[in-house]
Amino acid sequence: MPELPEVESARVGLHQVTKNKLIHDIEIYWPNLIATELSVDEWHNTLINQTIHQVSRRGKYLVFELDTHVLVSHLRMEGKYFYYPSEDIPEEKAKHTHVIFKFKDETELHYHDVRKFGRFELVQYADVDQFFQEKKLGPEPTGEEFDLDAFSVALSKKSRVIKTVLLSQELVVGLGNIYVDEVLFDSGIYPERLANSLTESEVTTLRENIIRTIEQATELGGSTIRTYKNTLGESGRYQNYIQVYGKEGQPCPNCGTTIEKIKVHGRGTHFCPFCQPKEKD
DNA sequence: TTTAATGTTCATGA
DNA sequence: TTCATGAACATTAA
Repeated sequence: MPELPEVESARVGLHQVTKNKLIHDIEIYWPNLIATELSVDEWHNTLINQTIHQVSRRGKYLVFELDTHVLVSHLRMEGKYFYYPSEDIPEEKAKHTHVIFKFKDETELHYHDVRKFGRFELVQYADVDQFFQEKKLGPEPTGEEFDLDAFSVALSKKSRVIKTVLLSQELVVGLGNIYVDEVLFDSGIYPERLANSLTESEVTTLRENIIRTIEQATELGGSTIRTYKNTLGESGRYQNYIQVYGKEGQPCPNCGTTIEKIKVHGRGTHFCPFCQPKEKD
């Protein structure tokens, strides 16, 4: 379920439901999800008897703040969490539930991931900043943190196509394949334009559209496309506002031209050939 | 049977 | 160094 609005929606639910919970036990059914220098046993033993004080987020990474460490969870393509009160725990775990957190109050948090691409890491508090620096994460897509001049300068140094740059999380975090197509459409920018070819006014518009789109989608609980549901089993509502993603063959909402689909950076890419011209005149 | 899917990371070669 | 491409991870569904 993974772009920033969906991760943020998950975070809110997780925070509500796991705050102040003491981890009593963890069942791990697919150890490859645990990406750490620690052995899976050490990872497990470190977490036991720690309390979740807060669930925060950096980019698309969920951060469970424990006593001595933070548990970092990335959902990648299909990861999701389901919370069960003690009276409502399923008799048999779902087929794709790969990690179960059992809390002292007998409630449970199940990590579910059809493709098993998600990852858990464990970081000491002192190393958290360095951990995220190594991931090369850009600023959060908010008006306060996402600086226009810095964005503009960084783009001018990139000779890669703009969609690839935005997906890299290096200049700004949070965009994935859906929202990047939406934001480029809103900005009238062809996805294969080189980043350093954007004009000042295009960069300004692009930044504003990134901030606005992520904010609106977050307020609506993200988008439910394919399978996404948040921790409380709720669907997002932003999919009703999507303009080009998955709309190939349909008319552009602005001009009626047929939306096309191409491949960029190995990802399906949707755009309007009229509103997002390859060459500017 | 083949392909593509809301992501990240690594290897290879230009 | 930078960038493009492809692969890997793994499963499902069209």
